[in-house]
Parts: sequence; C-alpha cells; structure tokens
Amino acid sequence: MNKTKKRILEVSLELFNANGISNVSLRTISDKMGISIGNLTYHFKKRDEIIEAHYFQLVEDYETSMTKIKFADSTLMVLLQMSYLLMRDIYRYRFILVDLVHILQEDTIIREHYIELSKSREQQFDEIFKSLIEQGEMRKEILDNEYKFFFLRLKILADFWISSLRVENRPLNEDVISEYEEIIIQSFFPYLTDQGRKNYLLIRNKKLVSH
Amino acid sequence: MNKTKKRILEVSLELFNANGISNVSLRTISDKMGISIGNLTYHFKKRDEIIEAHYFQLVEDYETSMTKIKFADSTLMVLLQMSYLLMRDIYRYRFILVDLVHILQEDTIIREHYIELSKSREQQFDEIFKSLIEQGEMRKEILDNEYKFFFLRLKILADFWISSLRVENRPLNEDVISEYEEIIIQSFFPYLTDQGRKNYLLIRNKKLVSH
DNA sequence: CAAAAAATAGTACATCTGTACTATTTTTAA
DNA sequence: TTAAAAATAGTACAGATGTACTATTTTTTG
Repeated sequence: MNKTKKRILEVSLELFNANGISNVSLRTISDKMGISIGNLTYHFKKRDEIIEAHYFQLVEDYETSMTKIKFADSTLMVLLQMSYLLMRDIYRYRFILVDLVHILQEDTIIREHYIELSKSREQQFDEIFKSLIEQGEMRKEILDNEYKFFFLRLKILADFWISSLRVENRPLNEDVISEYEEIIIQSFFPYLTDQGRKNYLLIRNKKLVSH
Repeated sequence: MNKTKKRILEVSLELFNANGISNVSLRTISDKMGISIGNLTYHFKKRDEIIEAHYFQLVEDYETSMTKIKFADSTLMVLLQMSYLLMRDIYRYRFILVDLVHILQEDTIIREHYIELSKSREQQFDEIFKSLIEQGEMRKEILDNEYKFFFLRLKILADFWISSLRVENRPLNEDVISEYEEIIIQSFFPYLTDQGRKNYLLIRNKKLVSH
C-alpha cells in the first residue's frame, strides 16, 4: 500500500478514536496531515472507503490474534484468551464500536460482513459451550435457551462495553480495559462447575502474574 | 403545554424512533406537521431542547411506572417488575438509547442528569442485592466485586439492548421486547439460591399467564 | 372593540460536507 | 531522455442544516 494511503489510515484512526466519526470530516484529516483535500480523495474516492478499510483491518487483526492462542486442555483457558485478545483489538479500533449502529446502517458492505461474522461467532460459541460442558467445566442448562441467551448477553457486552465507557465518562486507558475485561469475564463464573471454578481462579491468578 | 408544542414532540418522537436522530432535521419535522420552520423554532429555540424534552419525559414516565409496582414479600418479584417496566419505557423513547453516546457527548444538561441517575441507580441496586441475600433468594459473593461487576453488566445490557437489536437488524415489536426481557432477566438466575430459583420460576410462569 | 401578546410564515444567512473536476508536479518505465 | 502514469493541489459546486430575523395573522385580554 501507498505511503500516503497508509498515513491517511493512521491519522484518520487516531482522529476517529479521539473525536468520534461524526466529528471528523475529510478536511479534518487532510489538514492534520498537511495535504490537500484533493490528494485525500485521490486515495479514497469515498469517505466510506476509509471506514471500510479500518473495519476490515480490525477483522484481519483479530484473525491474526486468534492464531496466537495457545491451545490448552482447558477450553475455559482458550475462551479467556480469546476474550482478552478480542477486547484489545476492539480497543484499537474503538470508534467502530462506538458508532456501530450508524456504520451498519449506512454501509452495506460492512453490514453484510458483520451479519455473517455474527452468525459464525454464534456457532463457534455453541461449540465452545458444548465442549465446556463435556469437559465438566460448565454446568448443564437449566432454563430454556439458557446458553443461547447467555451468548446474546455476551455479544451485547462485547459490542457495547466501549460505548458504555464513553457513557460513564470514563477515560480509556489500559487499566480501564483490564477492569472491563474482568467485568465481562466474570459472566462465565456462575455457570461453572466446581472444577470449572477451580480452573477459572487458577487461570485468572496466572494472568495477574503474567501481565 | 401548547397544542403545537405537544404535537412537535409527538411527531419528532415518531420520526426520531423511526429514522434515528441524525436523519431527522427540523425541516423533516415541520414538513411532516405541515407547519413552517419558523413556527417550529418559535416553540423550540434550539434543536437540543426537543431532545431534552424527550429525555426528561422518559425520566418522568419511568418514575410514574415505579409508583405502580406492587410490593411483595419477594424482593426478586419487585426487581423483575422494575425491569419489565423500565424496558417498556425505554422502548417508547428508543432513539435516546440508540444515540446515547452522541446525546451525552453534546448535551450538557442531559449528561449531568444521566450521571446522577446512574449513581442513584447503582445505590438502589446495591440495596436490592443486600435485601435479596438477606431474604435468602441470592447467594453470597464469591469473587471480588462480583455484584458490583454484575450491576455494571446489567447497566450495559439495559443501556444497549436496543442498540443491539438495531445491530442485529431485527425488527422492533412487542414480541422482540419480550424476548429481550427474558434474555436480560435470565442474568439473575445463576446467582439465585434454590429458594430464589423456585421463586424465579414461579414469577416467570405467572407472568406468562398475566400478559 | 382595541391594544397587547402569541403564534405562524417566510426568508435569508453562514457554515459545513462530500465529492467532482482540472491543472500542475513528481515519479516511473521504456 | 522522454512519454506515461501516479500523486498532489486547488477550486468549485450543490445540498443540507440550525438558527436568526422580519412581517403577518390569530388569539387573548382589559
């Protein structure tokens, strides 16, 4: 990719994250870069293309993250690693999540990809839950749709924890992300068996040491 | 309140909910009403005033709803009633929740009120949790901050379930709200004691009959 | 009824935005 | 070295938006 094009993505990401998508015009970006608006639109014919580029970069980053997961006997361990990595990737492109509703409403390309992504993630979690139950780390369902609904709650949390931070007027830094990681991860705890809870505490304590 | 002013609120609420706050200009509203833009701005000097009016109407509606709660022996029963009523009120002003981040960012009056509201709601839940534990409906905390974090998750769910529906491209109707009510309410279940679970099932089944 | 107040209409303005278009400069390739 | 391609700058345009302002009409009040 062209050097200027790369720089446009760098600068626009910074501005979008800092000020929100609707407060950053093409001129905001070109001014900050010290280039002309004509040059900017030469590299990105449409404003949406910039946002799409960021979205697909996030998707790619997350896929790369997934390859770095250390597979362990404990499915719970895998799950917690996934959550950790996803939250970090999301944080880097946080403007997307803050404006998710608008972006999906206005950009067909992103919308269609996101819908497919959601479907496959639901299937993925379905298998993880099965595996957790088989391994005796998670208890069986008691209520109707209990784990289907649990997944939907997890999805809301994953999609909107960033927006919630904005709403709470809290600063966005590494400490806060760690706190929210803990907040979301604790969702799993009450569904775990005694063995699962033992593993959970083991993993969480290990993590406390490793970073 | 003036008749025209009332009508402005009615029509703008309908348009905001249907098309999203950013897709509804003052002219969209006045055109739909068949009045002039000058007349519109006579009643609301600033666009923000319209949004503020809706916000405080939601707050008022919810307070009215709260007075209708039937207090019972079971704190859980009270809690589930509160959730039900809150979700219905929110639904009526759903555009506020869909654009919560932007609204709070741009409107100081709403932001300050929302912050206070959040604080008092946290205290309220703190007491409810205590009461639930005392009454033997909810188990004691096992993890650090377990119920503080549980509350924060509930808050994210309450603030963004509407946005999530938009993101999932699902229609907004009574059935979907009932489904999401179930999804959110199920959060409580794994924290309940045997007695609490018994009450939970009792209450949920009763509700199935009563509406 | 007449004066005052409230409500309504219409217009104008300044600003912002994405993007299309042209001209010029710089880089690449043959 | 020279023609072609890529990159950059600058300008212009059309549309939308909130809001300020004035003039007119309607309603209220004394």
